[in-house]
Amino acid sequence: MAYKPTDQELHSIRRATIFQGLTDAQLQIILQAARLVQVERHGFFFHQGEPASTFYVILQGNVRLAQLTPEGRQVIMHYFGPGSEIAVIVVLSKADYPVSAEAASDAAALGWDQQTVFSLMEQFPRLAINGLEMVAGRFWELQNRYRELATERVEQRVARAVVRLVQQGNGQNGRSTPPLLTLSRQDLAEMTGTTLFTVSRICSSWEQRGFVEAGREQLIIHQLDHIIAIADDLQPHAPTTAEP
Amino acid sequence: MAYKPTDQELHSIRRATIFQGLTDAQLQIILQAARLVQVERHGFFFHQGEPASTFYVILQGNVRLAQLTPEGRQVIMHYFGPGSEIAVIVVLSKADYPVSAEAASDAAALGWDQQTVFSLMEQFPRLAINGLEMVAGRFWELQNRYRELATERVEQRVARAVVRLVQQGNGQNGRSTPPLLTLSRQDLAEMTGTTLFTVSRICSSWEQRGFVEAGREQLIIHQLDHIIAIADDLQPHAPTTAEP
DNA sequence: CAGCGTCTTTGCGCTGGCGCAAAGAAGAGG
DNA sequence: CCTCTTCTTTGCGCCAGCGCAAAGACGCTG
Repeated sequence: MAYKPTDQELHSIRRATIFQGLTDAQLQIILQAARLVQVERHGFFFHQGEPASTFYVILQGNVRLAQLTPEGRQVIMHYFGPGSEIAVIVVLSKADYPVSAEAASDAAALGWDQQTVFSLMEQFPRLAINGLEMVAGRFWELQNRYRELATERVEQRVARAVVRLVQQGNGQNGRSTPPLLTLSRQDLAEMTGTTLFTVSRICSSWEQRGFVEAGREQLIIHQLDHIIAIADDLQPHAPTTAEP
Repeated sequence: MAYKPTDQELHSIRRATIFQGLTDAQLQIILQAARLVQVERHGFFFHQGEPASTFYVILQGNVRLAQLTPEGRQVIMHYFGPGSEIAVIVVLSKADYPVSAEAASDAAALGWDQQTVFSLMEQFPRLAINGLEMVAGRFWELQNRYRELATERVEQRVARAVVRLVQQGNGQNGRSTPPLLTLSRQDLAEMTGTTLFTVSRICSSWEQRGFVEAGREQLIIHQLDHIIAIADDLQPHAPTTAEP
């Protein structure tokens, strides 16, 4: 308990929607009640099906929220970075975690157990209000993604996923350096409901046109505006096979 | 205000998850605060983008919650019948309706505005608890549907949609008569992210094998167990084109 | 630096499902 | 009863994207 976050981490915490509108003093009290949880790459914060006991806010690293299909395929529901909240919804009810939370890189998070969350919410109603709004926001986003999956073609969905990741500030995102995402083609495929092959082809095509630079488990976005254009379908359709 | 529901309607209300665990007396008070809203076929309870002002519980008819894509395609997020709650999530925050609610048949519902909901929840905390659990439940279901859409093939998804509708008791579902759904192929297509043509072919195929009986804007399910088998992929894949 | 495991690329063939068009059915209304 | 509208079926052609296989590329470890 009572972990002292670094300045860098504090900055992440301040960005978290759940803590908006709280004074420094209030935030201090809340942080006192947290415990630090560290998970190394490929470790899990929790598994799908376990009773939801803890609410997390990420300090460092990326966390992949994924569901496993009965046939063993993975579907990534969310890909979160520092300052993101995990298990907001489920901790407010007495349900089980519907997904597994895997560290995509070495990760650290602050954790509050259900009991603590409830008592903090009583103490600081603003937390409860923020929580409800986050729930609505998450639901809204999932609905949009559902709609996209139902109606849009693969390239567009991949573009959307990339834009989302960049804009929510995943990966090193220095002011002057181009945004860099650290994830495998497989990850992107599982986020967009396609195969790693198709993602690979799309990335190659983008690279040939100079929009991105593709590397092993990373993607450097050089022309985000073009990717956004593809995401919004303002773009003539690109061939999946490379042109002569 | 103070609408007296019929016995039939009261039965629907009692089934609503949001009202579980309340005494008759408490329920009476809650019902007193409601107003009756009637909408005829193709009318709307509310439109996507309007500020979420009212929470509804359906008394009669079916209601289609749909999102419109920028290109004008519809995606049906939910298809609800009597006893279902609408806008649970959104009324707890101050967001806009993310979907439109259209009456698929002449429909009636009880409505409480946001203000009233909050004050009732204060009076009967059980309402708030039920509300939170419903939110978690809805989220859980949407996530599952998202996963299915990302991984399963069309026939399987259509089967799932049918099973879901039957089990949640949409459409006339007399004890001794086979379950009957009242929706168009187009509806089914928009619920499963496909086209009405493909749904039509699937229905024909099922009809030839005697699982269902297909009619204009209706579907009579004769062998639900077979449909369930398809939904759970325990079935050899069916050809979409009719066999010789 | 050689060997190994993991991740990525690319070619090739195939098919599930889309899209269109045209021709039925089934109600609704006059 | 006929007409009009809406919903459905079915044939046909086509293509986006899947699946596999084989060959790189990268990074780690001994």
